[in-house]
Amino acid sequence: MSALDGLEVRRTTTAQQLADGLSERIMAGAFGPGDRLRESAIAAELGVARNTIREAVRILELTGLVRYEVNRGAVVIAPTAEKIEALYTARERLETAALVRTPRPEQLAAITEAFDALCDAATNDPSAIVDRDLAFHQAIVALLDSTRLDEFFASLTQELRFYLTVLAKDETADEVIAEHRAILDAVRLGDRDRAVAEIHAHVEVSVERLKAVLKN
Amino acid sequence: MSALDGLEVRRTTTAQQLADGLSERIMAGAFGPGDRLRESAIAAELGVARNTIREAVRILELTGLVRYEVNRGAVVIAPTAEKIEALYTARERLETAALVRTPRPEQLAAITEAFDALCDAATNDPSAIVDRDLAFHQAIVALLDSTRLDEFFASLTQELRFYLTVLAKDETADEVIAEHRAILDAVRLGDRDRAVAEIHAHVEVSVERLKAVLKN
DNA sequence: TACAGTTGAACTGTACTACAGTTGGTCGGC
DNA sequence: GCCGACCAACTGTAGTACAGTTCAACTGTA
Repeated sequence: MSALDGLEVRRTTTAQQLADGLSERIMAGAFGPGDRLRESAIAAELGVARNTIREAVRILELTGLVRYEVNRGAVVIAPTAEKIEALYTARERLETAALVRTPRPEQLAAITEAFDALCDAATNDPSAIVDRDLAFHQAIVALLDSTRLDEFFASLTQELRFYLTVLAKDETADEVIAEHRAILDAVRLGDRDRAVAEIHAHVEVSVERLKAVLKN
Repeated sequence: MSALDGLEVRRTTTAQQLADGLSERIMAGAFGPGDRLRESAIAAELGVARNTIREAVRILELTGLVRYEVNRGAVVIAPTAEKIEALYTARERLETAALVRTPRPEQLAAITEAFDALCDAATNDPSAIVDRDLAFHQAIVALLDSTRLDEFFASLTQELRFYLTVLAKDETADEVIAEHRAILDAVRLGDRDRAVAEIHAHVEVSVERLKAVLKN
């Protein structure tokens, strides 16, 4: 702790801030899936130059929330059955790989804590359920002890979180809790096969639920 | 096969082409690790506007070859012991996860083929050894049946390939072949534990070799 | 000689303008 | 109702300008 803690001159660029802001707005639903991000409009509204917006959007592209189409500019990603399946498949492989490892005590504690937070949200703050849900799985992936995989999983998570919010999945909290408790229990008991099976089931159910919502 | 096959008007932007070109040049050693990509210089040399170069470099950032530093612009990534370890750890986790799965016949064939290509390169085209080496591992990761993980692994591979070329690792081809044959044999025999152990050893050795080179 | 402070050139970040080419819709003709 | 021409909006790219930052060379001082 230095005497200069907290004193930090802005160590970021306008484009970066714009990217963060746009990301928030998109996640909040200001732009729907498939929407185009019109440069001039955004630039005018936010009072910055168009090329700055372009940079911001390129930065956004890093996080996977938008992609570029030639002569159409930036487009917000849109969920499809294939994309959702691919997403969950990757998740399932990573979590499966994580669950066959023996957790260190603090890792087990982190997972347990994540689960408790999820339970808490279920009763006290339903809007946070999705976040806590994803955080629980992030804690599982952390068992792999790989920062690169943690980051990758986080990017999958970000994408998924977007899909979940736009699809307004309204799963009953009870189900969610039950599924996650089953995973947690298996992990705590050291029953790897069951943990893996539970994750598999959890993914399967989730994908089906989402695909059902997709079809409206 | 349509009569119009191959007829495709340029479905790409200048910035994209520049990104590809720059990527090639960097991989070829035109820019070393830690080098800054000076926008005006590149723009002048290639006869394009500076903002176009900026866009190209932002696209490059997607592939992980460069990263941006505030007020210093784009900088070519540089290997450090930590980064190399993180890279190989992620690789090891992914390949381990892949090797506990039961390969389908065509997957096994693909891995075998990759190995044969590696052997061929060892005698006929030493410059291709690194590529074939990485392709072999990509074939292993393909066992996971996840396009998202395939893509992620490919990005790790790209990064690693760069480090390998700049570090000019001159491993003897014999060693490489031997290590990979050990992995292949274990896979073919369905001996998962041994396959995983071989991958682990392979990664361990590789990291140590690279770290040794890093220290000059 | 070593070191701190100053200075200036080079470069990035951002804004603004301009224009050719593309896209997507609208409108009139059939 | 379908087709093609036309038009408005927008992207991709070029070019210019300038404030703020970085970095290395230079200068003065102990």
